[in-house]
Amino acid sequence: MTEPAAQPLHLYNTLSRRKERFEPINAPYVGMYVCGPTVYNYVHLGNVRTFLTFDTLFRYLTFIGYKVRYVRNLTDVGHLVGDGDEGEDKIGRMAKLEKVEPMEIVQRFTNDFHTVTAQFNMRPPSIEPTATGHMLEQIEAVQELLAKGLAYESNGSVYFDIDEYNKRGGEYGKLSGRILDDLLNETRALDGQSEKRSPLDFAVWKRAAPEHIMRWNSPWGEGFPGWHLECSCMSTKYLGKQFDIHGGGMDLKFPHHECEIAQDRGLNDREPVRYWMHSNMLTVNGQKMSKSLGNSFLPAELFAGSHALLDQPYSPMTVRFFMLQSHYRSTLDFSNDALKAAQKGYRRLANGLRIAKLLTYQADDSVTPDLAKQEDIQKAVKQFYDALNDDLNTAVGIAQLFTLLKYINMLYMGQLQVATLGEETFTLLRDSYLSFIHDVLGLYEETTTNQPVLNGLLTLYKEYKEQKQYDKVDQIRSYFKAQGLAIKDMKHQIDWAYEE
RNA sequence: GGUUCCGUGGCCGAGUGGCUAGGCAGAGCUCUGCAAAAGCUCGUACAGCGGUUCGAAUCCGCUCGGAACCUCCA
Repeated sequence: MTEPAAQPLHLYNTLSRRKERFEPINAPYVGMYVCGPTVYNYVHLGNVRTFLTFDTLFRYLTFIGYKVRYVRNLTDVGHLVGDGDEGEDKIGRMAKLEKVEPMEIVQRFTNDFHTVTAQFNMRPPSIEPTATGHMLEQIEAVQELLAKGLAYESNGSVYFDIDEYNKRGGEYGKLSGRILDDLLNETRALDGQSEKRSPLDFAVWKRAAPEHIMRWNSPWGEGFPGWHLECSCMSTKYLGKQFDIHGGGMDLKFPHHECEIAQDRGLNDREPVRYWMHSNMLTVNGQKMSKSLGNSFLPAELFAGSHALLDQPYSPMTVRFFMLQSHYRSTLDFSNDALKAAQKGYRRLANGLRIAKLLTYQADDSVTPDLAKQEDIQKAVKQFYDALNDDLNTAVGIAQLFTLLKYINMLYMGQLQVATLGEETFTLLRDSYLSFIHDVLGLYEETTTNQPVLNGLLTLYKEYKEQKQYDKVDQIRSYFKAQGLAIKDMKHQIDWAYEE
C-alpha cells in the first residue's frame, strides 16, 4: 500500500476523450458510481465484464490508499422493453409471464447477481441502492425539474425538455458525441410521440397504463419513474452534486448517461461527474454478446461447461484472469482457445501464490548479491504500478507478474539462492506478488486441497522412490493427476502444484 | 445514412514515431528412472496502397475488412 499522491493515476475520461490525471475532489475520499444491472433476468458474461472492470478500479483505488465510496445501483423499476419511452416495464413483464409479484422477480435476480459477483470475487459496493427504494427522491426531482421549467407534463407523464435545457447552456450529446440535428433527423416516428414536444425529450415520469402493475402515486397520477432518473437521484444522494467517477458499459453512453447528465445539470446546476468511464463489450465471434443475439451465456453455464459454444467448463478465476488480460476499453473476443490459454496462465499464477507464501528469507554471507536480478524485480514492481496508473492497464500489469513469478519459481526450485536478492528485494518480490494478485486483481487460489492427506501421499511417494518402486511412484502420480494436481519432483524437495 | 472504434506473429492480447509486452501453443536444452514442474534458448507480427519523417506497425490520406452506438442492452 502506498500513498495516493505517490501513484499518479491517469484515467481515460469519455467526456474529454483523453487520459487525464486523476485528482479526487476531496482526497483521499473518492466517490464512484456505477450503473448496475436491471434485475429482470440472469446476468450474462458480457455484463460481468463491466462490473469486473469497476471492481478492479475499486480495488486499485483502495490499494493505493484512497477511501472509496462505491455506489452501484440495482434497477428494479422503470426500465422498459423496446423503444425508450414506450413499451412494458422489463420487470413487470417477467412478473406477468411468471404470474408472480414483481418483487419476486427482483429478489430472484438480485440474488443471482450477488451470487455471480461473489463467484468472481468482486467486492460488494459500499452502497447498493434500488430505484424503488428512492421513489420519493425521484418524485421530488421531477417536481423540481417542472418548477425550473426543464420538464413539462403531458397526459400524466412528465418529459425532460431538451430544447429548453440546451437554451440554458446544456450540451445534450456531448458525452456520446451526438449532434442534435443528426439525432433529430434520424429519430424514428414512435407511437405516442405526440405527447412529447420533441422526439429527443425523454420521460422522467411515466403515466401507468391500466395494465401496468408497477405503479406509484404521484402529483401527476399513478405512474412510475423514467429509467434515467434513478441514477441521477441516487448518485446525488450518496455522492453529492458533483462526484469523481461514473462508470458503466459503453452501450449506456447514449442515451442513458447523456440523459443522466442533463437531469443532473438541470437539478444541480453543475457538471455532475469529473471522470466518465466506459468499459467495452465482450464479443463472441466478433459480435457483441447480448441476449437478443442469442450468443450470450450465463456464468453458471460457463462454470459447468453446459453451453453449445463451450468445449469445457471454465472456473471463475480463469474467466477473471481472461478478462483482466485485455484492456477494459478494448473489445474482448470470447473463444474456447483463449479461455484455455487463460486457464493455464491463471494456474501458473496460482501455483506462484501458493509457493510465495512458503518462501522465507535466509541470510547467507557467502552468497554474492545479484544486482541485475534485484533491479529486474524492482523494475517489474514499478512497472506494475505504472501499468495500472495508465488507465488501469491490467494486461501490462499481468505481464509484470509473470516476471515476478519467474523469480519466485527459481527460488522455490532451488535454482536461485534467496540471499542473492537481499532481504529487501526478496520481501518486495514476495509481498508485491501476493498483494498485486490478491488485492488488486482479485484473483485467488481456487482449488481446495486436503493438505495433510497430500503430504502423507508425498511422503509415501518419496519412500517408494528411494526404494525404486517406480510402479507405485507412477500410481501416486496418476492419483494426483486425476485430482488436477501435479507432483513437483525437485532436487531438494518434493511438493505438488495445480496442474496446468 | 450519421457518429465512433478496430484490423498485431499458429491462437489470445498489450503497446504505439527509434528501446523484449505478456500468456497459450510449437522447437531445442538443463534436470529426471521416465515424466511432470521449473529455468534457459529459439521462431515468424503489426490488413493493403500511397504520403510525412533521418526513421512508422505507431502520424496523415485512400482502399479493403470487421465492430459498437444512433432503439432495450454492461
